[in-house]
Amino acid sequence: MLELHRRFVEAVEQLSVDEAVPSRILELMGIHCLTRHNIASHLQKYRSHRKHSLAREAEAASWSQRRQTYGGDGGGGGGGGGGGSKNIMSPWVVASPTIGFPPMRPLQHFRPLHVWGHPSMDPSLIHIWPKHLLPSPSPPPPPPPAAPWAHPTTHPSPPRPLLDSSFWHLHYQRHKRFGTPTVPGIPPNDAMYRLNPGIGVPPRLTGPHPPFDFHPSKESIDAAIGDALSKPWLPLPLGLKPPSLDSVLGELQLHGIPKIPLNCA
DNA sequence: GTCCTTATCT
DNA sequence: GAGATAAGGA
Repeated sequence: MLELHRRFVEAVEQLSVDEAVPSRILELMGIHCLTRHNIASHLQKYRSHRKHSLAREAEAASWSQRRQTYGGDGGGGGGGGGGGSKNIMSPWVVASPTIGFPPMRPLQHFRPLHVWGHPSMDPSLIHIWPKHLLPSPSPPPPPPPAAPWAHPTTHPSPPRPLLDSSFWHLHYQRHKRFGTPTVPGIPPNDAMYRLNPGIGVPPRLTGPHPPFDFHPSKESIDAAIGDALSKPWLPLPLGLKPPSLDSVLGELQLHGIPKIPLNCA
């Protein structure tokens, strides 16, 4: 069924999302056991997902812009070492930590309609895909990289499986002590993930607030962003709570790795 | 009558 | 949340 969804997405992308209609999709998919109604229904859900996904990206971009307009002092004081020294700062600066909101650059990587940069669509992207997400049978998943802003001066944690909950838990415990800043208008525990650019979304550097380093140096921000854009990122929770497996899968699903079953009757 | 989209139901 | 179905419009 995952294969069916992949073919569905390929067909939609081929037609362009706006011109994709059930009959044409069905034609391109070449699956005879599906009806036009099946496709129409799936298309409806697909568009709905996409709409929500785009809305979220827009919101992230808007936050980034707002930060640049009102909060962009660029620096702050303290080194990125996660030192935890909480300076007295204006409420706005505290509420919108610089490091959570990169410059507009990541949006250049936003390719919402490209079928998620999947190697099956674009073999040139194969190198940035995690091996376990490649279409062909593959070795076990690589370890998730550490967040550069979490440990700007240190190096990635020991290899852990992507969906190993103990990894998330460790991550959570390690950064818990930094407290729970709040941002007006954004749910406090809105988990943030950094997604693989190969999945077709910008690296998710945006979000409410990293829990661990509120005042990184400009250099550490640039380094973090550069790092993020150059690596095959796996979903990485930066929220205060480790996400459930379901929420990670849900996030992946939003970006083209479906949980949506598409079955032949 | 056919096809698509949207809303609603299961 | 996802698939099926009904309703309305082009």
